[in-house]
Amino acid sequence: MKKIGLKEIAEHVGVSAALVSYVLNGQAVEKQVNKETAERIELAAAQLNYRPNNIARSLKTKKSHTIGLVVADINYRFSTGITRAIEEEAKKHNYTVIYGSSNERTDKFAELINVFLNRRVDGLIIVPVENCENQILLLQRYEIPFVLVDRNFPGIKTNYIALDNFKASYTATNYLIDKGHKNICFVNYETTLYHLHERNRGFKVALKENGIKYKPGCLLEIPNDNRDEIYSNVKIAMDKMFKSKTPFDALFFATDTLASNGLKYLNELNIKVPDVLSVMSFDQSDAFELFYCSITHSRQPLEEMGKQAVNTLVELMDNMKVSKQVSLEADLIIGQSCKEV
Amino acid sequence: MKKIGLKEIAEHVGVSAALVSYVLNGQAVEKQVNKETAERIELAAAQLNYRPNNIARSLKTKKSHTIGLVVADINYRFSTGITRAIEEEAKKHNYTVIYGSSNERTDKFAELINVFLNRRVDGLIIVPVENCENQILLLQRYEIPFVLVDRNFPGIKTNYIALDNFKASYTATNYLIDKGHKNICFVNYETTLYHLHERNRGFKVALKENGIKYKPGCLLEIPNDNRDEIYSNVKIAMDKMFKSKTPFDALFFATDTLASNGLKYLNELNIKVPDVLSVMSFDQSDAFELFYCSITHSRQPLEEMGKQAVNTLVELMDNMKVSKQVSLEADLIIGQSCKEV
DNA sequence: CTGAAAGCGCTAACAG
DNA sequence: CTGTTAGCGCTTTCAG
Repeated sequence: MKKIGLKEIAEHVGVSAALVSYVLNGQAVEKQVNKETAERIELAAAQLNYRPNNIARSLKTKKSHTIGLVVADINYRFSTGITRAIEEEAKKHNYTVIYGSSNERTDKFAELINVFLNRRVDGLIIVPVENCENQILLLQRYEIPFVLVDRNFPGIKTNYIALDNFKASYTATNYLIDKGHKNICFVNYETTLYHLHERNRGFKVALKENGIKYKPGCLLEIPNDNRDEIYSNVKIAMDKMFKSKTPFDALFFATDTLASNGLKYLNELNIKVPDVLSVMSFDQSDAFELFYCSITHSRQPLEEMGKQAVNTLVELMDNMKVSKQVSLEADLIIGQSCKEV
Repeated sequence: MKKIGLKEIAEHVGVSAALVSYVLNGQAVEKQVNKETAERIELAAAQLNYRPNNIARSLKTKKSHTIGLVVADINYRFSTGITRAIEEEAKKHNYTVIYGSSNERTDKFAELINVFLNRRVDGLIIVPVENCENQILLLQRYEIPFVLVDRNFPGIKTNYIALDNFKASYTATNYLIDKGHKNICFVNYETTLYHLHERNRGFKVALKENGIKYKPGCLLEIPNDNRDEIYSNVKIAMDKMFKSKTPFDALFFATDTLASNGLKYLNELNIKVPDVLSVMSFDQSDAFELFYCSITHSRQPLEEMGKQAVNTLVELMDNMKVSKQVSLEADLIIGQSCKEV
């Protein structure tokens, strides 16, 4: 099976490669190609099973029509959701996405970006990890089009599509307070990531505005150095909470992963939700599906995020002058995990 | 920021582009490049921030060092698992993977493969969907290196890495029978996919060998045309089961998605596992995590599958003569969802 | 040890 | 309306 290129089909039809290129790129009318020759070219291409060589085309046009997507961890539900949304939207714009997971590690993150740039992606959509500010600055220096998703750095001016984490957390906390909870324990990672700090802040401000004093023990910070130790770290933290003087009556988890680990432990301890403890989560984990009660949570609009990320990037790739910082609203999905007290 | 190519660094150092190419590709010794010039080249490349253009390289070498991965549905735990494994192994071989999800649809499947081929992937790793036999045959005709994963077609001789589905199902069924179950209901999709039929067969043979007669009602086939209707379809099927004369005491789900939908319904009906009904599953869903009892299931060796798929493909890409049909063994993971009767 | 030169397959002026 | 031409950035003979 010999391979068919523009040249082969040109010979076959008895025209030049240029004509074939025009026709096969839909510029037949624009370039005023004879209707009949155009048809013969189309036909020959179909018959000979012509397959355009996008690599050659990319080399020439300096556009790979590929966007690189760096997510934090393929195992997050967030990642699969956003990936799906991005892929779908990218396809509409005729972009292929190549994708990689940093596993929340700075070194892997840098490596991925490097691979993508060598492959000459036209742009990047990035869920940044901790301590990757330098990488981001580098991208700016090289004038690589990129947009951050989900997370951003307040100290660096970039395009990003994120959630209004402060507000989402604030709203969710208020919901708990409205239910009568006065002793809410917020469970977050120990992290430097801004979006997670914003969730802390939303929590604290809501308490304050309701005249509830913030007790030190009511913010649990779970170490996150090792993905395999989350469960045991959550256990340790929750044990501490149970032993504290404060009689906590609600748990608010800052991520779905934390929530699912926390709920697992509650199951183990046979502590009933919401009878003994109300539970609130950020985002939904697949694991909630089979929990005995539906979990009230703050839902991120993944599809919207993905869509806007792609659209922003596409604009950027045409014209480096776009500047877009988007904070989307979360939806509070009411389940049965918070009781009235 | 002007871009740096081989030529630029060649000029900078005062040598030819060829030399630079040799050095930067690690052929410095092989091509007997002067040690000192080599160093100057390396240095210049670093200083000027040289970034190889893989597109140009690919055009020349006719190797994209990319493999295309087609999974069935990004939302399956199987998909993320296998993707991760494949990525990891591919990186060891210096391949990038570009990836797409067919969403179990034949048209999307064909389209994905087409995109990948136009991008000149060096090979494909494919989880085929129903009725895609023609696509597969086409790949063979074009002599595109590919390996099937998870699923294969008995009528087409291809390379594949799959599970010994018959045996896994047979073993799991025997486990239930050993526990004293005589009225087991097997829940599978209504499908033409061979690997799922093998699971049916394993179930039936196990029954037969144990002298349990196969009653028609004990195989539930769930329509799978619409991913959004699975839950209601599972409900309908299970209702039928509850109404049948046979007093079923065990449910064996052929996939984790079916199992998690089934368990959800059991929750809704407040039917206790394993007290009222024992439950067995194929593979584990994230949703099992928060179910009140751990689910006994047949576990596929995803990492191994991914690894072997990549390795087989790599061999294939060097030498079209490889022929490998692998059936891996599942592990039966014992939980608390099956009681002794 | 090093350089010149010929493309890979396609696009896009430009010239007829 | 159509063909010629000059590369895109890199690899790789083949000569020196």
